Amino acid sequence: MEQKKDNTEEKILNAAREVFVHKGMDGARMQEIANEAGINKALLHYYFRSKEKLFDAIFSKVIEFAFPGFANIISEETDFVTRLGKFIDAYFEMLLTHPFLPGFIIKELNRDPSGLFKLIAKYGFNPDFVLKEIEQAMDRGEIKRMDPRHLVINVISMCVFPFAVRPILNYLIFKDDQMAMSAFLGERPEVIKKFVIDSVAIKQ
Amino acid sequence: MEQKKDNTEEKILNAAREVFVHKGMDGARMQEIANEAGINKALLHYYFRSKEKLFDAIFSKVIEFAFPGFANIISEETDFVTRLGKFIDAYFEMLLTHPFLPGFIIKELNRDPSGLFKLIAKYGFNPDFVLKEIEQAMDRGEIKRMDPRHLVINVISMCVFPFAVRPILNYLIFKDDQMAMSAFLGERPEVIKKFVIDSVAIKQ
DNA sequence: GTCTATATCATGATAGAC
DNA sequence: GTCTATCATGATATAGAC
Repeated sequence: MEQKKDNTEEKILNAAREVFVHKGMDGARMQEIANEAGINKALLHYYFRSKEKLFDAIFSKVIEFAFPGFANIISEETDFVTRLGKFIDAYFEMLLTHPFLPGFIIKELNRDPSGLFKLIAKYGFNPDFVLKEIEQAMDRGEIKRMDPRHLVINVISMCVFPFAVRPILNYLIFKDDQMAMSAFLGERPEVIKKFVIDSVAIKQ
Repeated sequence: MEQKKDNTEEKILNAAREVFVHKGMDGARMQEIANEAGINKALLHYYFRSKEKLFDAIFSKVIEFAFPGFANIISEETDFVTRLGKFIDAYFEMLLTHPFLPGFIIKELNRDPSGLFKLIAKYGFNPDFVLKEIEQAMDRGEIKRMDPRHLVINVISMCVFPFAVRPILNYLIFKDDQMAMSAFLGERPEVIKKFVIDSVAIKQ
């Protein structure tokens, strides 16, 4: 029974994640989640009392996954450029295996940001130490001086944005050639690293 | 009567744009649009036969507005860096006056991209000439050689992404200080220009 | 053109048998 | 725990009076 329950709950969570990530809270239907999980609607409400509770369960898992411990890379004891490169690589690995997360998070963020705020508060995530690390690298003369907030946002933007507008890129640039787009996205980590480093490097 | 009709249709379109942009197709309610326009639901259906038709009318106007003639800036007869700067300035002016468009477009793009594809086809928009212009600038030695597709996406990403994740920035970095965030976004055009130029400039 | 009233339908949620 | 059947609500859409 325990076994059965865990199994069903897992099936529901997987199905719900699939549907919610692609359709969003507003667009998702409990019927579709039930179908995807191979059960009926009533059982959904038995495990999770309401659509909102089910959504919250999924959303927190997704956020936990997408706002990850990459931050610890920033704290490593190497030069800043090395840490930046490792961060971009790690972030891209996540994005390439979960390309729909950016669109989903942006959608829900603009619908109702309160859920995300609660999670940020709960996990105590704070970007200040990242900004501190960047400033220290500037103090040490490893990179050019600039507002570290802009630097962080520039890097995250170049990593995440292409995934958020994937369908446009697919249509407008790659004419529905999935292989071409995958190859393009796969080479972006190196491109971004070079682009950023060329910009912030101290010229000799 | 003509006057009356135009006036009402305009009120509907304004109300619908407001509601659709903030809530999206799935989240918007015809009742809310009617309230916002100061009329009743039945009149909405008199002017636009269905919610979908009303949405399409709004969506095409928004796309027409957000995928604008900035492209002609790229064709001007000046050096590439100047044109790039003018493009970023023009694009940011649009974004600052319509900060919710990126979130809206990303949401609808991931819900159903077919509408956007039809519009792109209808207006015959094609990014190839932009890529050509960039390649010519590289041939002339104005900027470093790199894949022009990556360069375009880098620039657009850094411009648009912060608006798409506005609520996070607001909460995580600016602690709900709207003035601070506005000031930050206002200085981004210059920051991005410098960031890009420092990266692609030919070193002497 | 604009309104009130209503039809129609889809969806989230519950009741109750097994 | 899982199912079938059903409720209750809210949404789009239409009918028809003015």
